[in-house]
Amino acid sequence: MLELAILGLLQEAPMHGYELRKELATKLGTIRAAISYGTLYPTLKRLHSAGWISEQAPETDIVPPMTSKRGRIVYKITAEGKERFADLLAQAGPETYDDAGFGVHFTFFSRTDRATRLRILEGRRRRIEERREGLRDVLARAGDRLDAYTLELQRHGLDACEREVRWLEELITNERSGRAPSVATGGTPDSAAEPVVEAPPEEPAPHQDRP
Amino acid sequence: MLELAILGLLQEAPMHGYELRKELATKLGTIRAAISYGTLYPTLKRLHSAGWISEQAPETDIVPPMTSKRGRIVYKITAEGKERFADLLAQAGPETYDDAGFGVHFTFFSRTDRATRLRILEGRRRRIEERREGLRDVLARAGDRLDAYTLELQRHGLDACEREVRWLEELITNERSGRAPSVATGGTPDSAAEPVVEAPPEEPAPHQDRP
DNA sequence: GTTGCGATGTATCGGCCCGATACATCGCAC
DNA sequence: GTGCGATGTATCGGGCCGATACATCGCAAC
Repeated sequence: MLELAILGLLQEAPMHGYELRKELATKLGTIRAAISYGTLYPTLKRLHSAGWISEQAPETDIVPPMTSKRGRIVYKITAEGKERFADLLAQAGPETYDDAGFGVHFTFFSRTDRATRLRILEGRRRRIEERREGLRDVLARAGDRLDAYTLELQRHGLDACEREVRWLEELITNERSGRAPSVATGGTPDSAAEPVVEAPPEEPAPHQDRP
Repeated sequence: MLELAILGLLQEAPMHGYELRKELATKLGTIRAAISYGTLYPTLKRLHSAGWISEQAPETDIVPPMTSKRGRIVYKITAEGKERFADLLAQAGPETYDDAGFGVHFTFFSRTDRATRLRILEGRRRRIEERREGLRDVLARAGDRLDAYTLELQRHGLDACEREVRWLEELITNERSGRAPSVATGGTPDSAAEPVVEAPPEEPAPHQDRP
């Protein structure tokens, strides 16, 4: 998952590790607070040795525009890396539907074709619906076996599931009708209107036969 | 985190691995769908070699009440394990406030003293508030730099944060006033009333000086 | 009657990711 | 001039996951 995220960010601009982490934090703030360096640097090495990205240790290659920084390593995506990114974006496995995977994929939806967007949205919905059904079952069948706190946790979880399903429904409807993600939030009264319209109709859903 | 969960469940009754996993799934269904065996069995071994639990491979020790099952290993908590459980329950580190850690702790709140409950609830609230502020900052400061999808994800995440903070507020209020977790959900119109009253006042918050 | 499938049950392996930790430099305030 | 916070790269042990393997039991289809 991190691999996809890194490739996606480096597609926008070359960066060094620290910068990458910050960018990752703001873009994926919903998913995870901040990526650990203990994850980031090994992953960068992996991507480098796989040939998806190139390292470049600069020694005053350009006269530093801001300040003369220390030996930072700037990572840049390669042509193979771009292919890899496109592959990862298009194919959706089970890990695409968990919290982290879905979040990363969603972040790059503006670079994803509509058929894939719909596939992922629906896969995620299915996943959440399953969790929701599981919680409903527990509440209905084993509810009296559980203590008040556990019960309250389940209720809160169920509520979150229902809310996310509704959110996904709206997004799916919007996708089908060729609109960009608006979603009349209702949660934050301000900044809710904004009649966002972009994303041209694109080809009308090429009927994905086999994921 | 799994350690705490396992110890907690085994405190209720001895179990074998498969059963433990199912119980874990229903109790922690909100947190994670199901624990992996690749995690469960190594953890059980670890707990065993640490002396917190005892393994017991039965060979028709009792004439099987249901059917003669195969060689299952029944795990049972030891006296040291109970101490360990109490320790883990009472002490709250940073990992207590992430999704998984909080969920597990919350599940055992009925076996946690009120001061600790409040401490954990407030720690969790603080954590979520920080995430919320981060999201607000991004939305306010870098909002125009992000595409419509990323923005929508942030908005949804912010909404979830605000909702959880409100939930926590209610729980904290209830704790302070000595009521059990009721929380007028509003999400599920049924099963919302139930004037749950239990949990006697307990000692009035012993003023935790150092976590 | 056997064949085969789904639930029960234990176990390992490679790999991702995390938190803790270490170490070095830069700019700035005190 | 000194220390402190932000910037920056890197490693290590360990928790947890998914995939995989293997074995038994009960039941139903054939």
